[in-house]
Amino acid sequence: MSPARRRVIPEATIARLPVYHRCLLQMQAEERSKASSEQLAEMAGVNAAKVRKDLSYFGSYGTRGVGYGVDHLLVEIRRELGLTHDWPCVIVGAGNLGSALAKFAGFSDRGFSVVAVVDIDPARVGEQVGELVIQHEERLAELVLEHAVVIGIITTPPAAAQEAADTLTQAGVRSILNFAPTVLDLPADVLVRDVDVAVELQILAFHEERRAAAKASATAAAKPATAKPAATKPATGKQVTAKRATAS
Amino acid sequence: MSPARRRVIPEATIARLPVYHRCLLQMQAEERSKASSEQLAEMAGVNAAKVRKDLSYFGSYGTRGVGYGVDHLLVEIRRELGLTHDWPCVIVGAGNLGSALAKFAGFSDRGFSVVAVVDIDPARVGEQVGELVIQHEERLAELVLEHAVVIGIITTPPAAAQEAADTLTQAGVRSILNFAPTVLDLPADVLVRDVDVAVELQILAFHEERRAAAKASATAAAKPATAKPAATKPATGKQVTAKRATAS
DNA sequence: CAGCGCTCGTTCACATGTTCACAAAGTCGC
DNA sequence: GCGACTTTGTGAACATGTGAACGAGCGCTG
Repeated sequence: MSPARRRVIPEATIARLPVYHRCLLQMQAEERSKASSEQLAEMAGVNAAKVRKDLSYFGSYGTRGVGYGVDHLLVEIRRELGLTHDWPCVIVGAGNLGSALAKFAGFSDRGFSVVAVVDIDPARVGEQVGELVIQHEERLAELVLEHAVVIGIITTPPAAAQEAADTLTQAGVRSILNFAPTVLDLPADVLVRDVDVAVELQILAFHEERRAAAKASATAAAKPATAKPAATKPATGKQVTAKRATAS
Repeated sequence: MSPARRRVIPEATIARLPVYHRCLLQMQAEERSKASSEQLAEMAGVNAAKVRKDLSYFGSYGTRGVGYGVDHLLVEIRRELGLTHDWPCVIVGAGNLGSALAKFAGFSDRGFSVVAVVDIDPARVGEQVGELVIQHEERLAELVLEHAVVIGIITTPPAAAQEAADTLTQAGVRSILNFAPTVLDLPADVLVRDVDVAVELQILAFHEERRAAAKASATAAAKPATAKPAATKPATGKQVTAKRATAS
């Protein structure tokens, strides 16, 4: 209840907010007006207590005995996430990924609009990508200022990423989504989120590798009669419990 | 040193291994034979103690007073991550993102080879994407078995993702990289990693929103003479590099 | 309008992850 | 060889995040 408490919101909670938001949108589309923490939890693939705690950080408006009002909660979350206004973004690097993101319309409905795409290759300048025309990377700083860009999306090869990030930062951008497989070195007040597909694949590979090793050693150890078939714990982290196989 | 200890490796450590791997590759390219935890930490953007602890989970392959042998460490990490052999992947959904990933060669050098791309749209079947030809999604299960696919990459629209995941799972795939903005409901032994660009953008937006709010309230509170100009703490002082966050 | 059942919000114990600090263990110069 | 110096490996404090349990408040019903 203390207003001071609401100031500090855990990172983990923040990362879940967009998921709740998505679930609530779906509920709204299904014309459901109320949602219990239990229902929301199942849809979001998390624990119900976590949902309640997450929402309580914002002084949330649930009704005991009833649940949360879908519309109301949506408004609250949308405001917290700043989805009420527009977020101009710029994409640096018009390769496969950059182009795909530029064409993809899935963000615009949440207020993220790509206002420019730049590339360093002069041969690509002028090319049409979605509704935009590729511009030269020289103009990056200029474009940032012109469109009041807030979020920079880096999809260059790793070698070019740092320079792109520096240019963005100097032009005033403080939020960067980095797809390049490099660690960017930037001032402390710049928030970087890394998305690296290769890293994700390697994490999956690690677990596969472990699984194979566990199975192999289990088979090897299976010569005594008392083998432990289910003893190899899956070591899931955030994994959903497969409690319901709602195939129907 | 106890062998039992090495069994349990924290998720967070696993997620950093690929980053270390990447840094070591770069060091190797620069002909450096030794790396201290300090150097590795700086390059990877983390704490030196964390590097040492992470690496120690796999055994002590450093030399006190000297550091880690780059080549040796690379071999160890590569083995842990299972990068010594090939990981056949399949991409479900040949939209913008799916196509971009299929064309992108950045994974193949780490053992991840895309062996097939499928799409549900008959009009797209037969189309060339990179070195592959798009096949119909009907053949998905068949292709998984044929190529012994281990990792499934879902790049379909959200509505189609669950079905794709089910098909993959029934065909024996236990590792899924999901780009679709949906929570997949799968058996507990299937490991899913979600990559959602919209979520990442919303997280950035949240922090931007907070920043703006902090600045606004600081300005509002500046009407008394004793305004605190540097009181809006973006991050605590000694932090030099940008605040870093990797996707889940 | 009182009791009852439902569900939120909060508290507490536990698990996971990070950072510090330092002894152990090695190298290098002499 | 020996002592000084460097850097690892790890135990222990600290911070963050999770999950279970439960009291408090709300609506429904008789």
